[in-house]
Amino acid sequence: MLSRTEEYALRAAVYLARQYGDGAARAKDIARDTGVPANYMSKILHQLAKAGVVVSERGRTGGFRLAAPPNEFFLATVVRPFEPQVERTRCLLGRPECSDVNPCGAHDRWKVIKEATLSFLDGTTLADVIEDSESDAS
Amino acid sequence: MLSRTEEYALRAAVYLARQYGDGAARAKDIARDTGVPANYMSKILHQLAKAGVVVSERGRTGGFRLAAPPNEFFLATVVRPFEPQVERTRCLLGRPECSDVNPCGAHDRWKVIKEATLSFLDGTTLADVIEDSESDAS
DNA sequence: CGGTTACATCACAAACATGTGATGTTCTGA
DNA sequence: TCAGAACATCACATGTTTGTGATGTAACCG
Repeated sequence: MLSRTEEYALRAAVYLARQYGDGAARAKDIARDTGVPANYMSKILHQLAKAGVVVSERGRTGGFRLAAPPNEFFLATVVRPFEPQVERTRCLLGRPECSDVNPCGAHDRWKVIKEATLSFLDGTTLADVIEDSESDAS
Repeated sequence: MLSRTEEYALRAAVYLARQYGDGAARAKDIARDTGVPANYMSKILHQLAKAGVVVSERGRTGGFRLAAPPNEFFLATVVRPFEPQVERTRCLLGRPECSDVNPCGAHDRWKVIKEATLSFLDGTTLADVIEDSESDAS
């Protein structure tokens, strides 16, 4: 459902959300702890920095930190920079036009899934995700 | 959400469901009418034949036809032969274990989407899709 | 029976996603 | 100030998906 790269970005963001306020984390450590190839994670973190989700600091005490508190970032914000360019609005059955007023035979059923996905990404913050997992670990 | 190839398979199956009982359709025509490259569609149809969704007939009057009435095929059956091998059960946050009893922070919210998708694919037949679109065109 | 029409199959190419390795650049702190 | 540690960047390798072209093979029909 999400590409590998999108997943990796999410893992990194959740990782940084978990240790928000605890200083910067090194790319190498994030990569190790999330099970992502180190150099690949570097590139992902760099893109997240360009997108304003994280900030990077160079030098001996450098690393990455979340650019704002976890409750200010929706998952959509984290994932969007890595989405492929294909239009999410393409008709499943290949019709040139397919909308609520002029739907293909699968439109309504398919729409349920698209909307569930959007509501997950646009309605969930990093804080939601780490709270859930922490209430869980207690 | 679905790969391109899975979509193409669905388009072909829906196309053949629409003209079920009207004889075989040629691969070239299916490709043209669904907007899929002809040779690529050929391979997809061949795999659908191997999966038992369609039957092929060679020779001058040959082509493809659905192997049974449209109401006997769920979309899952059409799409499954083309699904990538990646495990659908992988944890979104990369945890080694992630289940209902030991969930990651995103598990429950993510599960909603996975189940909506499964219920769409496993609960919708080709007949459902073409009926919808025909009641619509009337 | 032979040619045409269709599917079947093989070989390959382009595009993209994913991953690896090496090198440059900036900052910190002794 | 300078060496080391960290991010930044470049170049490239690999694998998969998607797409193209050519050729083989079976069936129909005149």
